[in-house]
Amino acid sequence: MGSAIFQHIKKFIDWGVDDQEILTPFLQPLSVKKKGFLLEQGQICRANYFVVKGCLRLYFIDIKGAEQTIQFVIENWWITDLTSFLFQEQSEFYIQAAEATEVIAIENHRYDEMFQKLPKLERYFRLILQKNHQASQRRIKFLYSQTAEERYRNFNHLFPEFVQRVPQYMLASYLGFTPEFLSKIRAKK
Amino acid sequence: MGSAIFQHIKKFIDWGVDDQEILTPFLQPLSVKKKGFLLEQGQICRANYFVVKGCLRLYFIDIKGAEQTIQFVIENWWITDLTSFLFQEQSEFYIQAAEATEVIAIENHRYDEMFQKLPKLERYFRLILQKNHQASQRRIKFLYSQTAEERYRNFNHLFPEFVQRVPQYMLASYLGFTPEFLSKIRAKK
DNA sequence: ATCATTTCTTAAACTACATTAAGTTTTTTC
DNA sequence: GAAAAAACTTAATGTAGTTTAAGAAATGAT
Repeated sequence: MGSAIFQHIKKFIDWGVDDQEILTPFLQPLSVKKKGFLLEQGQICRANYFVVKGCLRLYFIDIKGAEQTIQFVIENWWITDLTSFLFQEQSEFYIQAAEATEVIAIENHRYDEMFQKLPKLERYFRLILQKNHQASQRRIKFLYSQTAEERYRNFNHLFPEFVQRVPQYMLASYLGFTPEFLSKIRAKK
Repeated sequence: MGSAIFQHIKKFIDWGVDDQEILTPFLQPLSVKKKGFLLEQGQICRANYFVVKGCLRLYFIDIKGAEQTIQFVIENWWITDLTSFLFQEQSEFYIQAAEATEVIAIENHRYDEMFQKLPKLERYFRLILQKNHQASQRRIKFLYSQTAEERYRNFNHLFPEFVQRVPQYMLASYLGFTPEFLSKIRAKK
């Protein structure tokens, strides 16, 4: 159980079998069906989720009722609504499976305890959060840098396999425009 | 020296005088004049910066030659171009003082060593990065949620003092529109 | 296999915001 | 404190992307 996560941890910190034994009881494997939810608006985010297999997205519903995708995650990435998770406040977000997905959950009520028992995870999560922060800086720059059409072509060029994995309307909302406009762009060439 | 930073660390982790003595040699206080740069495009980002007093912004220059502000930081926040800082690659960003600013720098070539000598800082920086990640999630949601005018009114309502601290053209680029449009909004009411 | 649902496309009318360019006000510098 | 530079305003014109609405295609359920 949890071998994917251990493999991942090993890439970042010194990690042995004894550590594994301590961590295991904190890990809870879960399956989510395509379109299933790990979190819905108004709920309190219970866990931090590690994707073993599949694809999740974090989105919210804007004033006009449209879904806006903040983030996609695939294998070996973590996802949560940090504010809701850490402070156990009602979330404004949904976390939904874009395809059938297996995750490992670490629940809030044992999060602090986990760090107490395994302080070396402080370093692992610092490094993970650094990667997240890099991704956010890149993403914000990306959103500001180009026109909608350029963003689509650029993204399509960088991640052609990923574009095939998710419905176009999700991609459109991630790239910051409407599905109709995406159709228009695609028709052009 | 560095008392502001020690005060800040104490809010997050258990911290004593002995720790302070170990950390001090890694800290380098710097002053930056208004409009001065801690980082320019094409350079390698040397340090992670903690703002003691003042205000910095992270921006880049887009294809059309316009400045786009990614992030503002004020007292008690950290800022760096993480990708350039960690991997010592050329940066695509500028870090500029929006007003006369005092910072404490921790340089890249001693960053790993610092964590070795003071492993408890892993936790401090994990918590800081969590806050950053929360801020990024909020920011991306904010950019998607509202029209340009709503974003301005909202931001102005939430941070009225801050709006006074920076030139309008910086604020406009942070909020994702042109200075001309900001003038138009302000004239309206 | 068939029906229902979800996703994608097309096209016309519309609008929020950008661009350009000139003038005004504020801030900085010596 | 005068001159230069930087920041802000105004207004006309332009356009990238939205909205609406209806039909076509793909996917899923039984």
